[in-house]
Amino acid sequence: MVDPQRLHGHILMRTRSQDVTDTLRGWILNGTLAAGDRLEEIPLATRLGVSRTPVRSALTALSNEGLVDYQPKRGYMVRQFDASEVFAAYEVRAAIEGLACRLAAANGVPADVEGKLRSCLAQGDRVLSKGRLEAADYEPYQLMNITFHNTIIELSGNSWVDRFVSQTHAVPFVSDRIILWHDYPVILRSHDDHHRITNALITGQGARAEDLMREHVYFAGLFLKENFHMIRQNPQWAA
Amino acid sequence: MVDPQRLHGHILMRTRSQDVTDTLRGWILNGTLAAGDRLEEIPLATRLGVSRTPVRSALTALSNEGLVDYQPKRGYMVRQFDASEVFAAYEVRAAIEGLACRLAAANGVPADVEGKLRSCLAQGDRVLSKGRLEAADYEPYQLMNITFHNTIIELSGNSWVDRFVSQTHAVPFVSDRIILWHDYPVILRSHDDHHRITNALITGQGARAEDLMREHVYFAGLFLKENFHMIRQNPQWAA
DNA sequence: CCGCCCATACATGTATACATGATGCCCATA
DNA sequence: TATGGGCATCATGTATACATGTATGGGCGG
Repeated sequence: MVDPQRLHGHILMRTRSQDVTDTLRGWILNGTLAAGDRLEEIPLATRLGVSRTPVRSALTALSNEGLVDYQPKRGYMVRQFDASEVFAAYEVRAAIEGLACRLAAANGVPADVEGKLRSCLAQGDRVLSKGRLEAADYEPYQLMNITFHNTIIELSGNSWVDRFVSQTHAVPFVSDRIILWHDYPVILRSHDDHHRITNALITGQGARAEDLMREHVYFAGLFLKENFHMIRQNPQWAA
Repeated sequence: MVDPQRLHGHILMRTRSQDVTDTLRGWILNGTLAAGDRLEEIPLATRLGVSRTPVRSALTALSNEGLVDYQPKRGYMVRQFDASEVFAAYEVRAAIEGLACRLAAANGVPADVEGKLRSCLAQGDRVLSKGRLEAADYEPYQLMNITFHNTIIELSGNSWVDRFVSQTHAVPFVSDRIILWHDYPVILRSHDDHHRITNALITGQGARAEDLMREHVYFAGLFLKENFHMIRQNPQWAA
C-alpha cells in the first residue's frame, strides 16, 4: 500500500478537521461517546480546544460514514446500532470478503503474499498451541487477524471491496478488532478456517476460498449476535 | 420507506449545503464537471451564488462519497474512474445484490411486493414486445429497472445492502440509470433474468435467485466494460 | 387543570476575515 | 542553458460574527 502521507514528494498536511474526525470516531467506537448522545458543536469545540469549524467538518464526515445521525438545524447524535444491524453488516461483509477470496484466487498469489499469509498462520498457530488464551496474546492475535484479512482484500485488487469492508469496520462491534476471547474452541476453529482459506487461495480454488470465507465471516457475526447483550454490558470482554 | 422529509411532525429543513452537494453531484454525474477538473471553492461559490462554507461542506461530503479526490491544502478534484474501476464496482454490486436476493427469498415475498415485481415484469414485457427499442421507451424502462432492483434490495431488509449499492450507483456509468440501448437482444435477455429472479424469489429458491442476480449484474458490468470507450466518447448512447 | 400559543433562548447554518501552507515565477549560480 | 533557492501570490484551513430555524417554558384561554 502506498504511504498516504507521501505523494508527489510532498508530506501531506494533517488538518485539524481530520484530527478531530479521528478523535471523535475513536470516542464513539470506544464508548466514550455513547449511542444516543447528542453531539453539540460548541461543547465539543471547547473540549477539543478548536473552533466550531473543524468540529462541524468532522461531524459531517462522521455523518457520511454513518456513525452519527444528522438532521438539519437539529444537530448530530451518536447513532444507535442494534444487534440486527450489526449482524446485517456481517452478512454483507461475508459476501464481500467472499468475493475478495474469489478474485484473489483468480489473480493468483505472488510468493511474497503467500509468505505473508503463511506467517499469519504460523503466528496464530503459536498463540493457540498453548491450549488457552492469555491476555498478552490478545493484541498480537488481533493484529495477525487484521493483517490476514487485509492481505486478501488487497490481493483482490478491487478498491470497492476495500472501501466497503472498511466502512463496516467503522461500526461499534463490527470489526476484526473485536474478538470474543471467552471461547477458545471458537477461535481455534476460526484460525483453522484461515488455514483452509490460505490453502484454497494458493491452489487457485476460488469458489472454495469464497465459500470458506463467507462462512468464516458469517459465523463471526452469528457468534457476536448471540453474545451481543453480554458484550454491550461488559465491553471489556471483547478487546 | 419513511418519508425523509418528515419526522416527528416536522418538515425537515433543506440547507444550502445539501442543495450544493446535490447540484455538484449532478454536475459530476452528468459530465458538466469532467473527470480531473479542479474544484475550486471560490469560483464554485460565485457560480452558485453562495459563500464558501456550503461549498466546502458539499466538497467534504462528495469526497466521503468517493466522487472527488481530496488532498489537504491542495484542494478537490473530480475523480477519474477508469474502466477497471467501474467494472470492479459491478463485481461488488453483483455480490451484494446477489446477497439481497438470498435474504429476500429467505424473508419471503409479501403479496404486495410480489405485485410490484410482477408489475415491473409486465411493463418490461410490454416495452420489449415490439421487437425493438424506441427512444420513448428508454425512460419508462429505466424507471422499471430501478424499481425492480430497489424492491428486492428493500425486501432484503439489510440496510447495508441498500447503502453500498447506493454508493456504487453514485459513480459515473455505474448505475441502473445507465442502459446501453443499441443491443436489443442483450436487454431482452436481461429482462428474462428479471422473470427468473422473480420466480426464484417467490418460490423461495434463495440460492437460485442469488446466482441469477449475480450473473445479471455481473454481465451488465461486462457488457459496459466492452463498450466503455464507445460510451465515454458518445455519452448520448447511454441514457 | 389541561392544552395551545407565542416569545425568548440557544444551537445550528452561513458569511466573511484572518492564518497558513502550496505553487510558480524569477533570478542567481554552476 | 539548466538547476535550485527564495519570494510573491493565491487557494485552502480556521476562527468568529451574524442569520435563522428549533425547542423550551410561561402565560392565556378553554
